[in-house]
Amino acid sequence: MSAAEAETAARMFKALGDPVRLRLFSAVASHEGGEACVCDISDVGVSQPTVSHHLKKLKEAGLLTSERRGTWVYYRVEPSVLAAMGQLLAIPAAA
Amino acid sequence: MSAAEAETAARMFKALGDPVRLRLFSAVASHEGGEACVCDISDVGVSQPTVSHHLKKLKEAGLLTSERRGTWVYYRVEPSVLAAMGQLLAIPAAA
DNA sequence: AGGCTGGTTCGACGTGTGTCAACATGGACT
DNA sequence: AGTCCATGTTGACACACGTCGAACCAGCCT
Repeated sequence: MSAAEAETAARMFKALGDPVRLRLFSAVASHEGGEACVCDISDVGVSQPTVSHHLKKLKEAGLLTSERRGTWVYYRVEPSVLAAMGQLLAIPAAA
Repeated sequence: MSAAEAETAARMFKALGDPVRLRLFSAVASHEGGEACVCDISDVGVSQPTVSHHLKKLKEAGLLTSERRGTWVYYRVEPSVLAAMGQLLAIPAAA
Protein backbone atom coordinates (compact mmCIF):
# COMPACT_ATOMS: atom_id res chain seq x y z
CA MET A 1 0.00 0.00 0.00
CA SER A 2 1.50 3.28 -1.11
CA ALA A 3 1.72 6.42 0.97
CA ALA A 4 -0.78 8.26 -1.23
CA GLU A 5 -3.33 5.45 -1.03
CA ALA A 6 -2.93 5.31 2.72
CA GLU A 7 -3.43 9.05 2.96
CA THR A 8 -6.72 8.89 1.08
CA ALA A 9 -8.09 5.84 2.84
CA ALA A 10 -7.01 7.06 6.27
CA ARG A 11 -9.07 10.22 5.78
CA MET A 12 -12.21 8.10 5.44
CA PHE A 13 -11.46 5.94 8.46
CA LYS A 14 -10.56 9.03 10.44
CA ALA A 15 -13.92 10.55 9.60
CA LEU A 16 -15.63 7.58 11.26
CA GLY A 17 -13.20 7.58 14.15
CA ASP A 18 -15.42 9.69 16.36
CA PRO A 19 -18.43 8.30 18.24
CA VAL A 20 -20.64 11.25 17.35
CA ARG A 21 -19.80 11.04 13.64
CA LEU A 22 -20.25 7.27 13.64
CA ARG A 23 -23.71 7.61 15.15
CA LEU A 24 -24.65 10.38 12.74
CA PHE A 25 -23.43 8.34 9.80
CA SER A 26 -25.26 5.24 11.00
CA ALA A 27 -28.42 7.25 11.54
CA VAL A 28 -28.33 8.62 8.00
CA ALA A 29 -27.52 5.22 6.51
CA SER A 30 -30.28 3.39 8.35
CA HIS A 31 -32.90 6.07 7.81
CA GLU A 32 -35.85 5.50 5.57
CA GLY A 33 -34.94 6.15 1.95
CA GLY A 34 -31.22 6.38 2.68
CA GLU A 35 -31.46 10.06 3.51
CA ALA A 36 -32.25 12.08 6.61
CA CYS A 37 -32.66 15.71 7.51
CA VAL A 38 -30.56 17.17 10.29
CA CYS A 39 -33.51 17.59 12.61
CA ASP A 40 -34.10 13.82 12.57
CA ILE A 41 -30.61 12.84 13.72
CA SER A 42 -29.46 15.66 15.97
CA ASP A 43 -30.19 13.87 19.26
CA VAL A 44 -26.74 12.45 19.84
CA GLY A 45 -25.92 14.31 23.03
CA VAL A 46 -24.04 17.30 21.64
CA SER A 47 -25.13 20.81 20.73
CA GLN A 48 -26.55 21.60 17.33
CA PRO A 49 -23.52 23.51 16.01
CA THR A 50 -21.36 20.51 16.87
CA VAL A 51 -23.67 18.26 14.84
CA SER A 52 -23.32 20.60 11.90
CA HIS A 53 -19.56 20.59 12.32
CA HIS A 54 -19.39 16.80 12.26
CA LEU A 55 -21.67 16.53 9.26
CA LYS A 56 -19.37 18.92 7.43
CA LYS A 57 -16.41 16.68 8.26
CA LEU A 58 -18.23 13.63 6.92
CA LYS A 59 -19.09 15.54 3.76
CA GLU A 60 -15.47 16.65 3.30
CA ALA A 61 -14.37 13.03 3.65
CA GLY A 62 -16.71 12.07 0.82
CA LEU A 63 -18.91 9.84 2.96
CA LEU A 64 -22.02 12.02 2.80
CA THR A 65 -23.64 14.40 0.36
CA SER A 66 -25.96 17.23 1.36
CA GLU A 67 -28.85 18.81 -0.43
CA ARG A 68 -31.08 21.66 0.64
CA ARG A 69 -34.79 21.20 0.03
CA GLY A 70 -36.71 24.16 1.28
CA THR A 71 -36.19 24.70 4.98
CA TRP A 72 -34.42 21.43 5.70
CA VAL A 73 -31.10 20.00 4.62
CA TYR A 74 -31.00 16.31 3.74
CA TYR A 75 -27.91 14.13 4.02
CA ARG A 76 -27.33 10.95 2.03
CA VAL A 77 -24.58 8.30 2.12
CA GLU A 78 -22.16 7.76 -0.76
CA PRO A 79 -22.32 4.01 -1.48
CA SER A 80 -19.18 3.82 -3.64
CA VAL A 81 -16.89 5.09 -0.89
CA LEU A 82 -18.50 2.70 1.54
CA ALA A 83 -17.79 -0.20 -0.79
CA ALA A 84 -14.14 0.85 -1.13
CA MET A 85 -13.70 0.86 2.64
CA GLY A 86 -15.36 -2.52 2.95
CA GLN A 87 -13.10 -3.99 0.32
CA LEU A 88 -10.06 -2.61 2.11
CA LEU A 89 -11.10 -4.58 5.18
CA ALA A 90 -12.23 -7.68 3.30
CA ILE A 91 -8.87 -8.34 1.66
CA PRO A 92 -6.91 -8.91 4.87
CA ALA A 93 -9.83 -10.82 6.36
CA ALA A 94 -9.72 -13.36 3.55
CA ALA A 95 -5.96 -13.82 3.77
CA MET B 1 -26.73 2.48 17.28
CA SER B 2 -26.15 3.10 20.96
CA ALA B 3 -23.57 5.42 22.44
CA ALA B 4 -21.56 2.52 23.90
CA GLU B 5 -21.48 0.66 20.58
CA ALA B 6 -20.38 3.81 18.80
CA GLU B 7 -17.64 4.35 21.35
CA THR B 8 -16.22 0.87 20.80
CA ALA B 9 -16.48 0.89 17.03
CA ALA B 10 -15.14 4.42 16.74
CA ARG B 11 -11.98 3.38 18.56
CA MET B 12 -11.27 0.82 15.82
CA PHE B 13 -11.93 3.23 12.97
CA LYS B 14 -9.85 5.87 14.73
CA ALA B 15 -6.98 3.41 14.99
CA LEU B 16 -6.98 3.08 11.20
CA GLY B 17 -7.48 6.81 10.72
CA ASP B 18 -3.78 7.51 10.42
CA PRO B 19 -1.78 6.86 7.23
CA VAL B 20 1.15 5.35 9.10
CA ARG B 21 -1.05 2.99 11.09
CA LEU B 22 -3.01 2.02 8.00
CA ARG B 23 0.18 1.12 6.16
CA LEU B 24 1.50 -0.82 9.14
CA PHE B 25 -1.77 -2.70 9.48
CA SER B 26 -1.88 -3.45 5.76
CA ALA B 27 1.73 -4.63 5.83
CA VAL B 28 1.05 -7.04 8.69
CA ALA B 29 -2.15 -8.33 7.10
CA SER B 30 -0.61 -8.92 3.68
CA HIS B 31 2.59 -10.44 5.01
CA GLU B 32 3.38 -14.10 4.55
CA GLY B 33 1.69 -16.22 7.21
CA GLY B 34 -0.45 -13.34 8.44
CA GLU B 35 2.25 -12.16 10.81
CA ALA B 36 5.27 -9.89 10.56
CA CYS B 37 8.11 -8.81 12.77
CA VAL B 38 8.63 -5.09 13.38
CA CYS B 39 11.90 -5.06 11.45
CA ASP B 40 10.04 -6.14 8.27
CA ILE B 41 7.50 -3.30 8.27
CA SER B 42 9.31 -0.35 9.81
CA ASP B 43 10.09 1.39 6.51
CA VAL B 44 7.11 3.72 6.46
CA GLY B 45 8.97 7.00 6.65
CA VAL B 46 8.90 7.63 10.39
CA SER B 47 11.37 6.86 13.15
CA GLN B 48 11.41 3.47 14.77
CA PRO B 49 10.00 4.61 18.15
CA THR B 50 7.08 6.12 16.28
CA VAL B 51 6.45 2.77 14.59
CA SER B 52 6.39 1.11 17.98
CA HIS B 53 4.00 3.75 19.27
CA HIS B 54 1.56 3.17 16.42
CA LEU B 55 1.73 -0.60 16.78
CA LYS B 56 0.85 -0.17 20.43
CA LYS B 57 -2.17 1.91 19.46
CA LEU B 58 -3.32 -0.77 17.02
CA LYS B 59 -2.89 -3.37 19.73
CA GLU B 60 -4.88 -1.30 22.23
CA ALA B 61 -7.68 -1.00 19.67
CA GLY B 62 -7.82 -4.79 19.42
CA LEU B 63 -6.74 -4.91 15.77
CA LEU B 64 -3.37 -6.55 16.35
CA THR B 65 -1.80 -8.98 18.79
CA SER B 66 1.90 -9.14 19.59
CA GLU B 67 4.13 -12.04 20.58
CA ARG B 68 7.81 -12.07 21.42
CA ARG B 69 9.81 -14.94 19.92
CA GLY B 70 13.44 -14.66 20.88
CA THR B 71 14.96 -11.46 19.61
CA TRP B 72 12.05 -10.37 17.45
CA VAL B 73 8.47 -9.34 18.18
CA TYR B 74 5.80 -10.58 15.79
CA TYR B 75 2.48 -8.85 15.13
CA ARG B 76 -0.64 -10.58 13.84
CA VAL B 77 -4.09 -9.31 12.79
CA GLU B 78 -7.24 -10.16 14.72
CA PRO B 79 -9.68 -11.50 12.07
CA SER B 80 -12.83 -11.31 14.20
CA VAL B 81 -12.53 -7.56 14.76
CA LEU B 82 -11.90 -7.06 11.08
CA ALA B 83 -15.09 -8.94 10.25
CA ALA B 84 -17.09 -6.80 12.69
CA MET B 85 -15.87 -3.61 11.05
CA GLY B 86 -16.63 -4.95 7.60
CA GLN B 87 -20.16 -5.86 8.66
CA LEU B 88 -20.67 -2.38 10.08
CA LEU B 89 -19.91 -0.98 6.63
CA ALA B 90 -21.75 -3.65 4.68
CA ILE B 91 -25.13 -3.01 6.28
CA PRO B 92 -25.53 0.58 5.05
CA ALA B 93 -24.04 -0.37 1.69
CA ALA B 94 -26.79 -2.92 1.09
CA ALA B 95 -29.58 -0.55 2.09
C1' DA C 1 30.30 -10.82 32.12
C1' DG C 2 30.08 -7.58 28.54
C1' DG C 3 28.66 -5.75 24.36
C1' DC C 4 25.23 -5.68 20.29
C1' DT C 5 20.92 -5.51 18.05
C1' DG C 6 15.87 -5.16 18.10
C1' DG C 7 11.85 -2.88 20.63
C1' DT C 8 9.67 -0.31 24.01
C1' DT C 9 9.02 3.59 27.19
C1' DC C 10 9.66 8.54 28.62
C1' DG C 11 9.61 13.48 28.19
C1' DA C 12 8.76 17.21 25.38
C1' DC C 13 7.06 20.00 21.57
C1' DG C 14 3.99 21.58 17.92
C1' DT C 15 -0.25 20.67 15.64
C1' DG C 16 -4.92 18.98 15.15
C1' DT C 17 -9.55 18.06 17.05
C1' DG C 18 -13.96 18.32 19.63
C1' DT C 19 -16.78 21.31 21.92
C1' DC C 20 -19.49 25.26 22.95
C1' DA C 21 -21.56 30.15 22.97
C1' DA C 22 -22.51 33.73 19.98
C1' DC C 23 -23.50 35.32 15.61
C1' DA C 24 -24.83 35.01 10.62
C1' DT C 25 -27.63 33.00 6.74
C1' DG C 26 -31.50 31.44 4.22
C1' DG C 27 -35.97 30.07 3.29
C1' DA C 28 -41.13 29.93 4.75
C1' DC C 29 -45.03 32.11 6.41
C1' DT C 30 -48.05 36.03 7.96
C1' DA D 1 -41.65 43.88 5.03
C1' DG D 2 -40.92 41.50 8.97
C1' DT D 3 -40.60 37.53 12.00
C1' DC D 4 -39.53 32.86 13.04
C1' DC D 5 -37.28 28.57 12.67
C1' DA D 6 -33.75 25.38 10.92
C1' DT D 7 -28.71 25.28 9.67
C1' DG D 8 -24.30 26.80 9.01
C1' DT D 9 -20.18 29.66 10.39
C1' DT D 10 -16.81 31.97 13.54
C1' DG D 11 -13.83 32.45 17.45
C1' DA D 12 -11.94 30.56 21.35
C1' DC D 13 -10.50 27.09 24.50
C1' DA D 14 -8.95 22.68 26.44
C1' DC D 15 -7.44 18.31 25.34
C1' DA D 16 -5.62 14.59 22.52
C1' DC D 17 -2.46 13.16 18.92
C1' DG D 18 1.78 12.44 16.05
C1' DT D 19 6.50 12.97 16.09
C1' DC D 20 11.15 12.83 17.63
C1' DG D 21 15.53 12.12 20.56
C1' DA D 22 17.21 9.95 24.55
C1' DA D 23 17.07 6.65 27.85
C1' DC D 24 15.79 2.01 28.97
C1' DC D 25 14.75 -3.27 28.71
C1' DA D 26 15.28 -8.10 26.61
C1' DG D 27 17.57 -11.68 24.36
C1' DC D 28 21.54 -13.43 21.45
C1' DC D 29 26.51 -13.69 20.80
C1' DT D 30 31.52 -14.09 21.90
